[in-house]
Amino acid sequence: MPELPEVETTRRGIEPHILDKTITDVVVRERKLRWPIPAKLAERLKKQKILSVERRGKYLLICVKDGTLIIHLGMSGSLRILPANTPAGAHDHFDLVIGKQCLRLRDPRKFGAVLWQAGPKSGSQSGYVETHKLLANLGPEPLSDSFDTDYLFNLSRKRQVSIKNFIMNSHVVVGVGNIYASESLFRSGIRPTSKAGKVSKARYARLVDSIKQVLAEAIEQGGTTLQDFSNEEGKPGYFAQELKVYGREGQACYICDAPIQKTVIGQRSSYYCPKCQKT
DNA sequence: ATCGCCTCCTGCGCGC
DNA sequence: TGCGCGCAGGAGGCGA
Repeated sequence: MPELPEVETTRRGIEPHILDKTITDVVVRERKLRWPIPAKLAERLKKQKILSVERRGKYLLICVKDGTLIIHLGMSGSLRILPANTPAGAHDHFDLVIGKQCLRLRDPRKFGAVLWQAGPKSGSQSGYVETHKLLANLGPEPLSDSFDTDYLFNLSRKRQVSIKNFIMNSHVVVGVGNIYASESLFRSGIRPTSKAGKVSKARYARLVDSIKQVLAEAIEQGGTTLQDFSNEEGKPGYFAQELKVYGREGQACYICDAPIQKTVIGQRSSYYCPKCQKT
């Protein structure tokens, strides 16, 4: 389910419920996710106070004194705040119990992950957790100043991959998933199949702007559903975003009326307007 | 280094 | 209604 805006919406939704609270119990119902949930996780976390709730790319980072709980939602994961005695459903794999409440991970496809990185939290950023193998080589945050035209353009030279695959590569920039890749390429008028190394600097400037805009808008709209976050049915506002091309095959382009086309790039569906995105 | 393909798993919608 | 099929928002790992 989640792309970066959904993960950020989740982070903002859970933070006020768990920040500065003490973990009273850890429940693991299904250890076998993308990687096994570490056996000693419960003893690492019990009685620990939650010092911060952060995000790096699509990873959620829950920091305690001696380390960080790393959660990835995969394609179908969601987190909710519930009364601790709420009966668990079929795909409720993991709970962080905090007194009378719990933070519950549901993930039907089990592509998500719950991991642990030992080491003290250092500074206001994620600090030590960045040494984790999965986090060590990630690209910049798309909404940060370090993600700019020069960075993306320079990195793209001589790259043969399609520009869509390029911006979806988390070593290039984190958090641009399949939907927002199509959307940002549409907004910047770039055909998703173009080779990354052949796209001009002027177009990269528009692309960087589009990525920032699309993600920022989605986060803003996700915020509108935050009040429902702790309800049983509450979920981040994924569909609140107005998608201009994604899933619109055959329908008229909002700009020029040409039918939106679908193609497959790297085994993922990609949507574009053949007139607005010529190269 | 870079690239493309494969994989994990379940649910859902569609066509017959 | 029921069934089989294809597809789904991620992304690390592998072999070439």
